[in-house]
Amino acid sequence: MVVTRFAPSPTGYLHIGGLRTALFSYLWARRHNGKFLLRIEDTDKARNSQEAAEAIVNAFHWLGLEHDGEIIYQSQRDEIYAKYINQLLEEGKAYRCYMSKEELSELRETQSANKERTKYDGKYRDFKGTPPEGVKPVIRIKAPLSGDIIVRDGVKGDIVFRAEDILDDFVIARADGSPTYNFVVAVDDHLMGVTEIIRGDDHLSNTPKQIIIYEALGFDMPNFHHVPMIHNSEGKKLSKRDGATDVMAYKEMGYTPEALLNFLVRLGWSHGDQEIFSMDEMRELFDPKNINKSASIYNTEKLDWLNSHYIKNAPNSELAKLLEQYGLLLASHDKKEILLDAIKERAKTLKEMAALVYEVITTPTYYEQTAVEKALKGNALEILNIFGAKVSAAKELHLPSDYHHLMQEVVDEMGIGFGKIGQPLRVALLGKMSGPGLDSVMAIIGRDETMLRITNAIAKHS
RNA sequence: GGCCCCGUCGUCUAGCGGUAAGGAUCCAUGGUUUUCAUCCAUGUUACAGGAGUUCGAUUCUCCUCGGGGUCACCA
Repeated sequence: MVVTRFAPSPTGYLHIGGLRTALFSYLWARRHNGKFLLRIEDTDKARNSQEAAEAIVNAFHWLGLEHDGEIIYQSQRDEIYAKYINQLLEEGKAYRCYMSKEELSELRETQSANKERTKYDGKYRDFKGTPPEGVKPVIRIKAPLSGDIIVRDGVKGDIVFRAEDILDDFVIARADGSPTYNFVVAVDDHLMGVTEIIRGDDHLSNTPKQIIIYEALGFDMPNFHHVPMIHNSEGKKLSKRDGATDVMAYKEMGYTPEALLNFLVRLGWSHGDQEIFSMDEMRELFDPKNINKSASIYNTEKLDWLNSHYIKNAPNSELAKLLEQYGLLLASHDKKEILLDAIKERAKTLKEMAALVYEVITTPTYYEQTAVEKALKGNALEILNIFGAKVSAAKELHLPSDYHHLMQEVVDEMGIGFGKIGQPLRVALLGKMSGPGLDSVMAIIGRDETMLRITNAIAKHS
């Protein structure tokens, strides 16, 4: 059974980097019919954990990701951690250290003055005497003083750390008794049955410490996969200052879950030359062994392309539903098929799409100056008049082709090019020089509204 | 600074000793379109540098340079 987990600390929302590792973990679990668990790492700041969990679950829900089982909150597991701390104490694998904070920082100052690595000197490692008065002890683990710790990483390969380079007897429980991060991570991952740890490679240097804890407690080692960071355009770790890092902001900007997930799965991972992945394909094909070793820069050009791709290929019924968040209730619109077909190919985001819909269905009150100057000159108003007469006289007007025939008639009868009628008509109908096909626009708004817009334009520009 | 990771077009990436170094995006040009967008063509741009190993290195090794991460009684 493959068990993965996503273990964010409660920052209040789900960000892009977290989402990517969550996605990888989710996909790998689903591929193996395993479990994808969620744990909130709130040992220190319990205050926002509930909201944070909700924000994450909300974002998961929007994206169609589901975690399995109950959410684990580290803040509620003190007794469990205490039990394992005591076990290590009893087995002599951990000990109480009475070094005061002052003494410790003095030690570090001397060490760095001597250009030595700053580390705890093991003063209380084998202490047998009477503890000093007035110092509440921390608990330190007896870490190996020499030898190698090898992290077998599924992405980076075997990484060798020398104990004397990186280790000391690090603290596993603070003076107030609360356990520290590396300790609870190891304990929880084991207790939750996690077999594959997929996380950012900023955790790589924590891994040896966690391995020490696994070994001290006699736990089976999971498989590690450290995925490279996502960098901003400056090449630094992506952070909140880099704009839209809140996943839900992408919903507001009009991105679809498919596009965002597809974008993220291809950031640092690949399957040959394939660019488009449905959710099913991702679940079928994702494998952490194909994760890139190097960091990737966050650049949303491709996200825009993917988003327009998914919009273009979405069924209209689904688009109508998605546009509801912008206050557009298209479900009952009798011309919604023509409308959505006409605009889905010209929008990068749902938000843009909504704006385009408004542009079509709203009677223009404003005409762009340059458009008026370019298109409503010469006999343009006369042409509009002739076309308007045909519209109002026509028997059946429903389809775009019905309107197209009328335009064709004017063109033929007057011996003019299509542009001679198209441009003025476009300005009359939309107030600007660009937009969807005119025959579609007229079919969508219908005969009366078409007439209204034509007469408005003529009246205003005569 | 110590330790660790990384280094192919601007960006995302394919490559796994022999390739004209491929795809995607972006950008540019042309075509289609009454317009814009879409779409379709075409084009510009990359193996950080230097030593080895080898008949042959983008691929293996070492060094240099560059970038990043991490060094808490934070997570």
